[in-house]
Amino acid sequence: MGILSAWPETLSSHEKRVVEELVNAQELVHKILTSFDHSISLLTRAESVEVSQNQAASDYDSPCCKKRPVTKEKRGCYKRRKAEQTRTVASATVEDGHAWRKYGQKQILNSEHPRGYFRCTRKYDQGCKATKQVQRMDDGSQMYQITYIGTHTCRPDSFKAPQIIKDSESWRSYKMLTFGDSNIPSNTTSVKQEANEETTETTTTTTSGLTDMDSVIMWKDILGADYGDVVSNVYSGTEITSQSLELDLVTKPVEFEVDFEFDESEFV
DNA sequence: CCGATTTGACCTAT
DNA sequence: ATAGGTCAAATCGG
Repeated sequence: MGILSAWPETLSSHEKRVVEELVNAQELVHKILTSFDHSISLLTRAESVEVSQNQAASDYDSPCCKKRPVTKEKRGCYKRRKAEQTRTVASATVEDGHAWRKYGQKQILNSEHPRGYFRCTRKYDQGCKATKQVQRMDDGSQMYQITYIGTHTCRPDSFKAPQIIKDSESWRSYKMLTFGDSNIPSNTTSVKQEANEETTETTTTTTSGLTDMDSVIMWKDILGADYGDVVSNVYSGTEITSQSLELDLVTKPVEFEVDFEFDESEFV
């Protein structure tokens, strides 16, 4: 791709090797992302069947309190849902790129941790019906069980990954899976973080729009323990290690990002 | 000042 | 009766 096509004659052999390794890394990432997308598209297909079935039997959109006047407005008025339009994920982070506003918290029977209730911040200005429930898991794993109810009808407008990555299922699921060690102490704090991401273009960004943190964490996590097998397979016969690769990439984030673009049409 | 969070009350489903 | 989902007043914080 870009790096190879612009191969300068003046590069030292060491520099050439660095570039080669970067290209190899790029191919690795491509494979990983492709694998992610295929897996997720399979899951999504199965899920969408369930959702449509649920929607058919759902009266979720009807006003709450069917035994009461439609004109609301009694406190706590709601209709308890079953499984319609819900999906539950276990995640190390509550971060998902959407802005949520907490509207309640409950202590749940036989659960160590309270459950937080969140609605989309666009509920009123865009009529977005998405809500989610977040509860720390009781297994001491620092993981959160997050139940998403309904789908976002608002348009997300501030997630600052570059468009080609931003729109990728791989990127979304990657964010979901890997930003876990931010050590979020409570859902109160985390909501605030989500709001910040939504309304401000906070942390320092590189030319591609990825944060520096994004670049570092991405490579560290992708090439780390979780993908150790992939790395060892792809790089068998070379001296490269995930750690050295990470260092190279951290010191040269821009070079990497310029060539990180890939044709998403291959993923359809 | 205004939007977000906290928290107890309120309400429904089971 | 009670567990759990939602509301909204009080409070917080930028």
